Amino acid sequence: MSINALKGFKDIVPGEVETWQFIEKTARDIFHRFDLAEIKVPILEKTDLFIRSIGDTTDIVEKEMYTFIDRNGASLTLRPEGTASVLRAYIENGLLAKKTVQKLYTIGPMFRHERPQKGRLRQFHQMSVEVLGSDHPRVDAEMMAMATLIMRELGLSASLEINSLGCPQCRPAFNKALLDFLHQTESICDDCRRRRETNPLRVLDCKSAHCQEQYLRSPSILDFLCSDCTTHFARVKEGLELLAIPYRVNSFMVRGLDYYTRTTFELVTGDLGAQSAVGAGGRYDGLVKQLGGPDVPGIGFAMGMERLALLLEQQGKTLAAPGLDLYVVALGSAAQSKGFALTQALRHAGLTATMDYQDRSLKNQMKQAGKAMARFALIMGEEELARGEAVLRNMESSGQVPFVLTGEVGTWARELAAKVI
RNA sequence: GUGAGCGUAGCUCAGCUGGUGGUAGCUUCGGAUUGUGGCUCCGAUGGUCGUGGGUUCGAGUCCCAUCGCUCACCCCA
Repeated sequence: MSINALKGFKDIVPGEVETWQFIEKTARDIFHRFDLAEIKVPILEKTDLFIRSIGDTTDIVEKEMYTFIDRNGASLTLRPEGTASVLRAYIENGLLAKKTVQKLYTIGPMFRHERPQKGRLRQFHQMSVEVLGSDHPRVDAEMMAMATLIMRELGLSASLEINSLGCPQCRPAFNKALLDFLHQTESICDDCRRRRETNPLRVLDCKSAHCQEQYLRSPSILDFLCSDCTTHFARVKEGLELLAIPYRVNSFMVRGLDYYTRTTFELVTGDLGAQSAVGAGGRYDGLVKQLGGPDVPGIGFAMGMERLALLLEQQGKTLAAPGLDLYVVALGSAAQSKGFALTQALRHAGLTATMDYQDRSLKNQMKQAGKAMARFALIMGEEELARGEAVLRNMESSGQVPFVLTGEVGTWARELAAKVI
């Protein structure tokens, strides 16, 4: 029996990886246009970091973390999300002292022990952005502008939904009003009854049409915001309007992590099966302090790479692997030896080049060259080699010209590079 | 954690109410008169029918178990 990958862990094979590279390249380019700096952080952290940041009653912490005890007896966890690690690194490296507003991005794998389904894996990948040190509403709008631009440059569409969850000053009053309402509303589904006790906010996110009808009369968080939060939310919306970014306020939108305050947002689409979010984020103003750092506000968002790749694939926007510049076709052992040296020299000269080592016939080497999508083939046969020549064939036009071999292979390679590029 | 569907070649799949695994398509490899790719034609490689039991004269097909995959619930990127 061969060994297979773990459930929910996927290989990204040639043919797929090109799409991933396209996504990553597009995103990195946009991140740099927004003056973000990349930060690379470990994927393994002390378990406490995630418990303290994500919240000990969230689903992620309660049942989805890859947690184990290492050889020293310490409890470690494969990160289920990126923010906690980046904030830990921000605090630990004293990045506040280097720049009062730090704009960071990171790209990498996350791990959650859930049952896999379409658009959801146990190891999945996110590109995430964290901006620490500013609570300006324009930063919030800028986050959404960035996420929207990434979608646009990938050629994808999704709608932006926004909400405000208030702050520790105004949220308790809403929670109470919501609980009161939910206890007065009787005809709600069993799931909602259960959620009402564990996470009342989440009840509003119920997918049952009947429940949604009831909740139309539920208290809205937006009516309970304190004046600072109200002003902040208004200015976020104003920012989006200044940037001409379409959005929809969804006061039922909640997030799965405890640390969010004020602005939250999601980029949603109907093309991902049961999953709807391609990207999501929000503000987390007390979190850095809560993790033992300075009292600086923060906001961030993440986009799911698998989900983006899935959307691109569904729209037929997959990318072909880049072809070769030149395929060296050599016949006979003398030519093969020269060809071997020439192929390496071509790479020194900056070309993408390869050759066949299986001693195939000319016809089959040409087939290989065609399959490799080579733009040119250099045919070195025994006859030509004896005359100090080879044949340079343009694989697209099928035109071919003699190529005179003078001097060393390094010289040939530079001359070929000049002709081919 | 719960539920449903599906496991036949590297991939996509035929295989009827049980009666010998398909000249199947794609891929891979080779060939179509001496040394020229793509198109076409020909040929070859490739399978313990997921695994283990059971029923039967006989199981890819029916039954049970098990493993795996997929989708959905929960939740989320």
